[in-house]
Amino acid sequence: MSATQEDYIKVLFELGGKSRNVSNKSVAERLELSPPTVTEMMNILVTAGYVEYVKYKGASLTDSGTRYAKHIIRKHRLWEVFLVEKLGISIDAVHREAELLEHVTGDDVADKLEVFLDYPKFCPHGGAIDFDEMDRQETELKTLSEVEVGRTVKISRIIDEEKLLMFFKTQKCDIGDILVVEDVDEQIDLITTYNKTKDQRLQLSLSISKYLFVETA
Amino acid sequence: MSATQEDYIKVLFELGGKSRNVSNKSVAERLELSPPTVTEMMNILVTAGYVEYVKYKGASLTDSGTRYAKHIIRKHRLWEVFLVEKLGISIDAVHREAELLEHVTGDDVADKLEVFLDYPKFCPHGGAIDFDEMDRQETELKTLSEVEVGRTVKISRIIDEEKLLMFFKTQKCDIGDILVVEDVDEQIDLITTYNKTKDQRLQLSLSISKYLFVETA
DNA sequence: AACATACTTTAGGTTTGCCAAAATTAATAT
DNA sequence: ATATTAATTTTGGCAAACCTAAAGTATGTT
Ligand SMILES: [Mn+2]
Ligand SMILES: [Mn+2]
Ligand SMILES: [Mn+2]
Ligand SMILES: [Mn+2]
Repeated sequence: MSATQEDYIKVLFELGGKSRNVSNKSVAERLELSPPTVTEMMNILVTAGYVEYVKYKGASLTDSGTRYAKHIIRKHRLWEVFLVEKLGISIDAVHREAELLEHVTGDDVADKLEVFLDYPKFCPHGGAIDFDEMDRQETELKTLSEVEVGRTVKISRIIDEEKLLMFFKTQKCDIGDILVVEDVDEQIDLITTYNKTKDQRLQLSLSISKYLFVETA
Repeated sequence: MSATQEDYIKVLFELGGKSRNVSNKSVAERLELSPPTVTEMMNILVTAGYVEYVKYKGASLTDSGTRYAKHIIRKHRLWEVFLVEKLGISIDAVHREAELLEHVTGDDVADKLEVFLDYPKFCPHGGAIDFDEMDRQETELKTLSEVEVGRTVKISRIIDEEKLLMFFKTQKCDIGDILVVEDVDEQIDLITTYNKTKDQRLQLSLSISKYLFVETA
């Protein structure tokens, strides 16, 4: 599989392709490609046995595809841990680097890297490295936007997209922080929370809060 | 520049393209490509400003091309040090991995990696990491095949090609070993040396000895 | 039931990096 | 000077990933 194809598989996984049917449009948006390009690639990935595709309905991952995606994601996250913890590169810069490293890392290197890093459980953005824990995160985590007013939650994971990471860097807000959801205003697209850990108010748009994964604290 | 193009530039450098004109055939052999493919790429690299090309005579690197090659080679060697020293991967396996990693390593990552590794001077095969030391090696090192009978030399560098590394692994023979050249027989393609460091006789074909770089001990 | 709209697919085309076969050139030997 | 040989270049073609424009489909609205 080419690096290109691995990125498609990964996006399918990240968009829930293990269970749902993922639309070509969403894949195209994520990878910044045109929809026809995605259609074409889906057919290739079907032939390769990683994807099931229903015309006009979208793609889902086969077991083989899901396993493959997890392997790449594991490598991605191991590199992120290395880059942050050993090289001291900032948390918002590592994603771009890992996005390339993940495709040129043999299984043996990944395994030895994991040992060297002393079996980290999560990447710097809170993503699980262990396969089972990946599954658990997918079922048990919800986005901050889905939390009812009044609930107290813990920030478990930030989707690592460049812009978001910059936002969370400027706002003082980290993985593990405890938030109380004080108000959700769909009209003005705003969610108001109180960050207990940092002892300060945190307001953010609902659209951004969709990329913040939390679990009941 | 694509990874492909970076590999061409690197091969030109390794084949002496800083000073000599390198033939398309030798590049084609090294990269396991057809000669027409190389001709084609040379024209592209001329346009990009990295190569000067004289039809039917071969390619040489411009200053810009030389600098570029050194940057890639530095990254390659830094990764090799990391893979051997930190992950414990064997010396004959790291080359293949570094061959890919070198193309996806930002300058910042390379710099931080160098700090993390505490400024190593050489890769596991004896290749210099510092630009000036690369130049020194190129001018001062000669191949074992060029040494006169009776001379005592130190193994400074092994060209990292898969097959050779395997050979030097089975023979007990490492960077830094002191060799005395006892006999050179061009007829039967054999060079006989005595490895002072390991206190044992070492015989190898002249063709292989062309890939062993030494300096007067 | 007909329409509008949003998404998907098809069709045709580009670029990069590769190839084999044939033609050309340079260098060497006679 | 001519012939042979080896390397190089030209030519024509292919596959992977991308694109735009146009045609087709599904779905919800009136
Ligand atoms: Mn990637
Ligand atoms: Mn991450
Ligand atoms: Mn390479
Ligand atoms: Mn090396």
